[in-house]
This record gives sequence, C-alpha cells and structure tokens, in this order.
Amino acid sequence: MATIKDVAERAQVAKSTVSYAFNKPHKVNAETLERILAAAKELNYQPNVFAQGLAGGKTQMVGLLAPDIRYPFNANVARGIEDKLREAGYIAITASTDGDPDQTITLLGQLRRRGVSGFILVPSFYGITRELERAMIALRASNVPIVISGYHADDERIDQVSYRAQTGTRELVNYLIKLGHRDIAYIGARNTQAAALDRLFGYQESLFQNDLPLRPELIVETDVKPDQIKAAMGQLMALSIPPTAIFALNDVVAFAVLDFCQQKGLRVPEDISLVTFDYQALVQRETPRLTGVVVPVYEVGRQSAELLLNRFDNPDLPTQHVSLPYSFVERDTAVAPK
Amino acid sequence: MATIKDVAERAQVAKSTVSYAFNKPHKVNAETLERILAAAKELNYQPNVFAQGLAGGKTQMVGLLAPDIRYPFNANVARGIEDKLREAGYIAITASTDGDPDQTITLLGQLRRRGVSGFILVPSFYGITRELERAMIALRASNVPIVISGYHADDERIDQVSYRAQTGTRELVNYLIKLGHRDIAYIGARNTQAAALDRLFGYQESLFQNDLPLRPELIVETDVKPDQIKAAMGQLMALSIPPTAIFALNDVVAFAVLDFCQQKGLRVPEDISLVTFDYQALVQRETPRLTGVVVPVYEVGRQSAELLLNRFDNPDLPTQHVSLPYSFVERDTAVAPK
DNA sequence: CTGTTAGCGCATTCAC
DNA sequence: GTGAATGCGCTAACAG
Repeated sequence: MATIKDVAERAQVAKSTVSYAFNKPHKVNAETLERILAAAKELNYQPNVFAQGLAGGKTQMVGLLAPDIRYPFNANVARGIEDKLREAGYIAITASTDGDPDQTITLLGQLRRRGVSGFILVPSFYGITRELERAMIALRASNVPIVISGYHADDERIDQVSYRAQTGTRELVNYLIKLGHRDIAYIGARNTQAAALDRLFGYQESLFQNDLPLRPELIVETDVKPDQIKAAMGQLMALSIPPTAIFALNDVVAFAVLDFCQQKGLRVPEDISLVTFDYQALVQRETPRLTGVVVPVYEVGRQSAELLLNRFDNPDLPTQHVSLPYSFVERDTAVAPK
Repeated sequence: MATIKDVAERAQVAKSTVSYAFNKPHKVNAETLERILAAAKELNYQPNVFAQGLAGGKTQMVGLLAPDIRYPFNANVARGIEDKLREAGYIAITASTDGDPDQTITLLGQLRRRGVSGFILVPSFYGITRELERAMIALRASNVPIVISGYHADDERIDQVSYRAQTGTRELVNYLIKLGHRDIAYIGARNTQAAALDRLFGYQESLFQNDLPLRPELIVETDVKPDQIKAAMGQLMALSIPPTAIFALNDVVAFAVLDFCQQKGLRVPEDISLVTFDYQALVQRETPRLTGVVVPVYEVGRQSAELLLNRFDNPDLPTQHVSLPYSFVERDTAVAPK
C-alpha cells in the first residue's frame, strides 16, 4: 500500500506538500498539485485511515443510530443516508438502539470512540429523553454534529429532517370526514413518543376544524405491535358507538387492523374504512389497495445525510430544519359510511 | 480520554506492562494485572482504536456487504449479525452492493482500507462471479476472513451459512403433489443466481420423485420485481394447460402473484394454490394466511457472525459450513385442485 | 508556497 | 516478569 512518502518521492516534493494537496489544495501550486495527483493515481495511493484518525484528521465515518433496521422506515432512511454519504466518500456505521434512550447514549459513546465525525439519529418510535438530549448537546459542544432524522423535535439547536406528519394526518382525517364519517378512531403510539404527537395533533385539529366532538375513547395509544393493536381494535369495536373509520399511525398498524378485521369478519371498506401513514410503498400494492399518505422515507435519509455533510463543511451554519412533503394517495380502503 | 500512559502512572508500572495486561494477560504478574485493571477502570480507560489500528492491532470492525438493506431478508440478517457482533465488542459497517459484483469488489477494497478485520457477504439475489471469487480468495490469502451468508456457494474454501433451500422446496412441492396438483409452476430468479438454483433443484427433484413430467414452460426465471412477475403470471395462465399451483421463490414473488390474482379475479386458493419461501414472518399474517417455508433469517445472521468470530480466534480452523433448518407452515393458500 | 519537525496512542522488540 | 525504545502514516505548526 502506497504512502504519502512514496507519492512525495514519485512527485519529487516534500511529504507535507502531498498532505496539503489532499487536504488544502489551495495551498499548493497548481502545477505541483497536478504532478502530485498524477503520482498518487499511478501508485494507487489510499490514505491510511488510522493514521489520519490518530493525527486528528477526518475519518469520513458517521454513526447511524436507529431503533431497528428491520423496520422498513429505518431501512429506507438508512439506504438514503448511505447513498448520499457514499457520494461524498463517507461511510455509515449503523447500530440498533431498540428504542432505548440509555442504549442510545451508550452507542453514542462507543461510536464516538471509534472516531465517527457525526451522527444521524432516528428516534422513530420513541421520544428523546432529557438525558439523551443532554448527551446530544454535549456531543455538539465537542464539535460532533448530530442530525435528527424523520422526527420533528422541538429543539432549535439541532439539525433535523422530518415530514409533514401533522398536515398529512389532518388531510387524511378531513378526507374521512368529507366522506361522511363522524366516529373516527385514532390508533397511534404512546403519546410520550413525540413522533406520534404530530399525528395526534393533526387528528384533533381536523375534528376541531370540522366541528366534530372529540371522543377520547376513540383515541388509542399503544405499542406498535400486532397483538396490542388487535386488542385495541377489539375494544374499539365493542363500544356502544363504534368507529366507522380508522386512522392508522403507520403501515404496521394498518396491517394489524386489516388482520383483525379479517379474523372478525369485518369487511374493509364496506364495514369500516381505513387510512394510514405509509413508509414502504404499501399503497402501491394491490391487495389491499390502501388509501393513505406516503412518506418519502428514502429522501428523508438523503436529506439527513446532506444536512450533516453541510454541517461538517460549515459548523457555524444556523440550525437547519427540513420538512419534506408527502403524497396523498386515494385508493380503495376508505368509502362513505353505511 | 485516559491513555495507557495514564493507567501506567496510576498503577505504577511501565506502559508496556499495561499493554500486555490487555492483550496478553498471561505475561503479567497476577497481582500487577489486578492493579492495572483497577487503575484502568478508575480512569475509565478506553483504548484509542486509531492507535490500535496504526500499530497493527485489532480493529473490532467487520464489513457487511449485502445487496440492499431495504430487503427484509438483508435487514434480518444484518440485525442478527449486529447483535452477535456487539456481544463480542465488534461493530459492523454495512454497505449496499445492489447485487453488482463489481461494486462488491470496490466496496471490499474500501472497507478493507478502513481496517475491517473481516467480511460477511450476502450475495442473496445474484451469483458470485469469477472475479468476485478471486477477490475473496485474495482477501482470505491476506488473512482477512470472509463468511458467505444465506447462500449455498459451492466452494470448500470459504466459510458459509445457508439454509436448506433445496429440501424446503422439495417439501413444499411434495405437499402440493400430495394435495393432487400435477401442473405446478415454479417462479424463481434467473438461473445464474445460484441462491435460486437450490430451489429449482428441489422443485425438479420433487417432480422426479413423484414421477411427474417436467413441463419447462412452467418454469419461470425472471427478475424479482412485481411487474415482471405479474407478466410471467400472465403468460403462465395463458397456457393451454395452465398451472393449478404456484411455487414462489420468496415473499416478494408471492405478493406479486397475489396481486396478479386479485387484479384478474382469480381466487387463492380456490382457483389456484400458492406456496412460498418466506423471510419476514409473513406466514404469521392473517391476510392472507400463506402456506410456506419460513427461513430463520435472523439466525442465519447470528451464525454468520459467529463463524467469523471463530475464524478470528482461530484462522486455521477447517472450513465451516452451516446449514440451518426451516419450518414448514401449513395454512390456507394451498388446497386440492378443482 | 514549500520543506522540516514533532507528536497522536499503541503494539512490539529488545534488553534487563 | 518488567521497562525503555522504536515506528506505524499522517496532520499541523513552524520556519524558511
């Protein structure tokens, strides 16, 4: 493996000049620069990342902390991040947090020690605790940028990329109301999970704007697990006035709802309507033809990476907040109530 | 951040002794060792990975090359790998190959340069070209172990973890035959893709053992993409003697088949039976209640990591080949033909 | 703009 | 068993 020394000899310059050529090319005479680059290419020079790291240079690594790569949302974000980073010569180290803030803090430290130059955090199904927030602030203070991805955190100090969850929910619920529904259930995650809060707000906002009463018993906040969702559905349908339509937090919830209906002999949409937030292009599937809002998850990932790269280049940039648009897809799972 | 030097001063020993304490503890006086470990703990000593790497030590990183983390198969393998590695203090760097052997070779080099001590390769939907094989052999020769995951490669020199795809396919097709089907279609991937070959063999083997004729027009080898699969289904159903049952390579194929049937008004299983290989516990879903073979994907990942760790500890181990069992789940999408 | 020099923290070799 | 010395390849500070 060729080193700077080899390149320097080949190009007939000092070693530091070669180093400059790669890191601060503007400090090098154009002609010399060209000679160095040519020599580097000939020798297939690849900098040794350990030496770079030791000497305090850049490591071109970023840490990606997400709850679980098996969730389509996380996988799509991860792929968007990876693609964008690779274009810039960076790589991502992915670690699963399982939604545990403490584990997240631990991983933050472990990856930091491994020299990642920044982090992208996908809180997704859980919130950001006070402690985690403190850890993040501390990192930022020591010049390690963090971007929060796919989550609208109420913090003006941290870069973030999210999507218009509140507006999307409002649009979906408005749609149901326009179809004639009045008893619309909201099935979301526990309300400590801020990612879900936007949706809850959107739901409430829609009811309010349409002068519909808020029936608290129609608001279900549970873990996003099929069994618990089915149990919640059971309770909803046992109400004296059961809902005629369901808003599902995401595709996992939507499928659990569908399964429940199948098992209980409820037809969708004839007996009950269903709309959902969707992360994995399920709305492109034919069985069933879901109505819902499609979130540009891959793009959320790409933009997150972009924000982080921007921050590397320019640490003094003002806080960057990006909120991506969604698309509303009208298909077959929602119709007027009987 | 505490260094060896700090620990040495705190424990009143030489720096090299501290180094030994961590790497070759048997070379250190028991009492001294204890003192050093105590000092390290007090100071919260964490070795600097760059320095370790530079000095030729271990880096505790492995590269994971998979086609696309968005495929559930890859995501589940990745999580299994990550969990196992983390237990051993290692981390994984995941990179997507998009199934391109050339890109895989490039990534192999890039990650190598970043100091990963080994690789886990998930060929999944594509084969291993001569060139890629050469790259792998070269890496192994330079003492960088590689494990092939979820793929049965016909190579006695490389560690691998796979599952009994041929047996599983045979069992599924046998099941269909026992139900009374004779015209059974096989929808798989292009036959250059060795991951699919085992299944094709299992299909043929079953027909052979049951004295059924092999109808080549019932064997479809296509890209695993919904549109192409639906097109293939169209051709199959247009045959003068169309199939009464379908074997689907995996869950992606199965869903495309279901979509096709839905669009064409074919009922499953009344009009046509369907069995599939499954990677994402779809067989736990209620809509539809798929019949098929469930592959322990997460476990494939864990075992892959384990093989690699074994190899680190003992480079001279004979080649390790692990083949994991599957489970056959009988549910609703296959019945006797009309 | 270019060349020289001094560490970064660790693993390892060689004396003791 | 232990301690001192060397170098891994690079970056950054400094002097020219």
